[in-house]
Amino acid sequence: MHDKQISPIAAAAGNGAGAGDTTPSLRRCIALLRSHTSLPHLRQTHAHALRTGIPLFHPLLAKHLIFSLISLPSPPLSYAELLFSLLPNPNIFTLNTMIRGYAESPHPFPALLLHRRMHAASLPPDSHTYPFLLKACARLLDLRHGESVHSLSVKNAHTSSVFVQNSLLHFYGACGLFESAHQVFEEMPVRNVVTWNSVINGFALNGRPNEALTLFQQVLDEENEVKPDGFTMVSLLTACAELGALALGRRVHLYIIKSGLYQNSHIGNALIDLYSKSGVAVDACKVFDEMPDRTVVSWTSLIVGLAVNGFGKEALKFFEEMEIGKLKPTEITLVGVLYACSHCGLVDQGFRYFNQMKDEYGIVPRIEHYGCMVDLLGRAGLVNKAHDFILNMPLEPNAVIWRTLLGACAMHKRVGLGEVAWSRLIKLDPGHSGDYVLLSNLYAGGSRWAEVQKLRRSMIKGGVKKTPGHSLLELGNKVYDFVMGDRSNPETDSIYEKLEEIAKRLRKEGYVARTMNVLADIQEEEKETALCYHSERLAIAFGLMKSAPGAAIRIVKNLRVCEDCHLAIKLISKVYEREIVVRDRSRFHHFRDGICTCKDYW
DNA sequence: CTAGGGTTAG
Repeated sequence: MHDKQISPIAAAAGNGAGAGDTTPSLRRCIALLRSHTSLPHLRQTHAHALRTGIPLFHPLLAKHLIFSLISLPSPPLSYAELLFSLLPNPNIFTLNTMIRGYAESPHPFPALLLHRRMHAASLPPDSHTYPFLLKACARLLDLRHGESVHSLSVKNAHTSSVFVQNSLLHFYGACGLFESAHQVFEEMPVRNVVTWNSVINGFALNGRPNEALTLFQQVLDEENEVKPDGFTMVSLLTACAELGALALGRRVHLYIIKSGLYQNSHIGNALIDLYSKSGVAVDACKVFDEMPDRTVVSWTSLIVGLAVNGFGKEALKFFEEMEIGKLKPTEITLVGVLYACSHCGLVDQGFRYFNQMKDEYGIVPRIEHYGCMVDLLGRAGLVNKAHDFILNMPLEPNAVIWRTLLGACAMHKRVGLGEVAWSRLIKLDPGHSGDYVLLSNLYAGGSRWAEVQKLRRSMIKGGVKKTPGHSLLELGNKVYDFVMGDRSNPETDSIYEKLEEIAKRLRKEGYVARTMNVLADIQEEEKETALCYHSERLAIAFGLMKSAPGAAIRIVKNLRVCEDCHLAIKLISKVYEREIVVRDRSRFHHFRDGICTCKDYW
């Protein structure tokens, strides 16, 4: 049987390839296959064929196997089920290997199908199966399936394996259930470094860096063999970056240097990201310069980091340097490059990069790249061109694309086109509160109050809730969270007094609140108050109260800064002689002496 | 055959 390698697909196509070398045993198998009408019989025949030396996917055999399979009363339709059916003796080893393959592949879903098939075939998983299954569940964020795997492992008494426990930790962390993760953690008798990393990462991913850092302290304190490694550091840095917790991040950086982990390129990349996301591009560059092994990710992180901080030109310079170094950019690098162009108004240059993506770098533009181009045109005020660009895209425009256009319309007060984008958005992503806010601002900018009211009513009717804005401020070792109207901070009264004082000083500078963007469900005189209490104002007031004179104030906000706050913060930076850095949903604003690095273009 | 890490348009 010295067959040339012929793909199973060719075999399934049934063109008779390889038919010339039929042997008696193969002919017998095929005859058997045709006479059987149940899965076990098919498997037996397949096993018999393999025993006589016929390859697993011999074209003729595969063709008849598949034919017999799809002729069964209830044919297995998914690829995983087909494979499962084809296995002559599906034992737990082969199955685990297959589940692992799927769990690590770009499409992990068949791993779960195989699990169902195992269950149906009464083949119980062993202690090796759960980590693979949980990995697939974590990657698919399939909470229900993961929980059922958990209870199954309990039922089968397989939870004593530290591998299973660590996988459970990772799964719960990835799905955002850090309470469940923590519970598993608490019940573990033996913990290794992976255990600690999984639970730390679980907190870090869920915006709880304080808990992550407390656990880190615990690992250091506990008199055991567990030593934090590179994975631990990346988790901690990611947590700090997420919240812009610069001081905490710097402490982790010190530990990294002390423990000799600084040569790890993953850590270097995480540090670049931390400093970029904390608004200190200089330090990001410094880390980059000192890195012994720079990968594409390092370059990409720096390019994106510089771009969001308003250093578009510098970002592009690094990209050119990367090209000279013959390092091949990834699609994410190009997102960064286009992003840099759009935030600096470099329309022509952006188009040059976009047009040569495929020929020059071998990267086929994805929807993200098209999104950047819509943003590039829209920001520059070429709103009609942006619309034409969308209509001529080879990809189906998604909600983000239309949202970008709506944002550009709101920025440039183009009601008609904004309504076109809106009509797509309510079909593609109904109930997205940010879209209501954008359209409302667009109407309000044109003083179309009747439409604003109408929109407001449909928002209430549809149960669409505005995402509450909140701002984070790091002071000392703590990250404070401010929400509009929230009075849970024990110093609320003095914060509001401070706001009064700020308002007085700003008015002396000639500041008049721009109330038009406030959703019009409140009275005119209340609008100004509402603006004053936007979460970033509370955070800034608190920062002014609590930090040393002249110290920079860093804020991270979950939404975009409104026009009014942007103006007010510019003035605050001048009047109080403070550098104020605000990380927005979309970029950085560095306020100093009454101006912002975004040049009012954001 | 078993577990964990970095960059992604608004």
